[in-house]
Amino acid sequence: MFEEIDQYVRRWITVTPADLPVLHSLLEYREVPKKTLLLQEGEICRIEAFIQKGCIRNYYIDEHGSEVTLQFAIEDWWVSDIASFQDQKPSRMFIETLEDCTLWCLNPQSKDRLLKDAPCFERMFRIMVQRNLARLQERLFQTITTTAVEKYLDFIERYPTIPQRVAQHYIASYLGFSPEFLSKVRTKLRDSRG
Amino acid sequence: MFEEIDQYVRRWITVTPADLPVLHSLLEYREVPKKTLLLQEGEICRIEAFIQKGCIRNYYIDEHGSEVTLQFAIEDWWVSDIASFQDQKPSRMFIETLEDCTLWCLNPQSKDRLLKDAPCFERMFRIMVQRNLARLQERLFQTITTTAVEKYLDFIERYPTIPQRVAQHYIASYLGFSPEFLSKVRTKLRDSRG
DNA sequence: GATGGCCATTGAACTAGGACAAGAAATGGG
DNA sequence: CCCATTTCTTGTCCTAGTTCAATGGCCATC
Repeated sequence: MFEEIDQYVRRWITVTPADLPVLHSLLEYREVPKKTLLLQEGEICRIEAFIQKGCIRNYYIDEHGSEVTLQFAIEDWWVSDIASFQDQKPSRMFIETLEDCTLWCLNPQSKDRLLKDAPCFERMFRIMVQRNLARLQERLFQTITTTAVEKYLDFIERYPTIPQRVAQHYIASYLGFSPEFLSKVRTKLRDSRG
Repeated sequence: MFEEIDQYVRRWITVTPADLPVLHSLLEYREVPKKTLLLQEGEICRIEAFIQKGCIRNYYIDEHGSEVTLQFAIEDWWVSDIASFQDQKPSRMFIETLEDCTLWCLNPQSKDRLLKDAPCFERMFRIMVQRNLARLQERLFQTITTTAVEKYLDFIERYPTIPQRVAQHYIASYLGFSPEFLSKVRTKLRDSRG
């Protein structure tokens, strides 16, 4: 039941026997059907969730109504709008399940409790956020400097399982270009490779 | 001497009387002249520095030799390559002083010591990184969705003091376009406003 | 007061990617 | 199994931003 999340925890920090039960007692199990919004723009984020099964994306919508996918999250990832969650202020993001999901959820109260009762998790969350930040720094750099072809090739190399799980236009919105253009990029690659 | 950093700490966490002296004893004071590289690509980052005075940027260089500025940091900000620092692995970044600086520095050992002896700082660093992450998420979204004019206007509104302190082509490299184009954007704005 | 090196500006020609439109292919719910 | 809807493809035209090159301003230094 808790194998996946326990393994995740142990990957980042060393825990005493007392710590994991504290976590387990605070996690709330949820099953969520696909196409469900876990968070909408304007709402305050009350969820920080570990994905046991399924696929989720979070995205923004700009003033012209087009979407930018910030992240795809699958098994063994956490999803949240961390800024909205931490400060309990309105979010700019949407979080949507792309498949039926099973989640382990924290809310602001239970996360608070967790960090009080098992402070070692403070370190885990710090390291998680640091990795996230480092990844996003790289991605910003890549977004600015590379071409569409390079971005796409890097994406399928880095996240080889995602294209099989999500619709192509979501990938376009992650990469920052139009669905039509992604399609053209793909035919170009197909033609040049055979 | 420690006023600025103490105030910074108190903005994010509540400390006991014992905590700040621990921090003070571990910080190393450094004066660094302008145009100094604190970190170069390929090196392992050994510094996490609080800027007491001065201006610093960190940037990447892509395979064609052009620079992308990830961040300008001024008084009351921290600079580091957090991924390289945490894992002691080679960095992809450059960190360069743009003005003469006075810094309070941690290295991997002293930061470790700090987090052991005054664990409340674990929380401070987590919250710092979270804010950084949230800001970068916004920026990625903006980079993808907005025009050069919008990016520039947002920049000067958000960081009004930076344009007076750094050369214009650094700002272009932050915004993700060529120096020539930034110049054109500025004349366009100038003409349309008077 | 001259000189050299950076920096910003301007212009012209070019290109990556977008917007729009129309059709084809897949998917899924009844 | 069929129809409706979503998703993907292809083509044409268009624009935001790039690259390259030339010019001139602004220092710092001797």
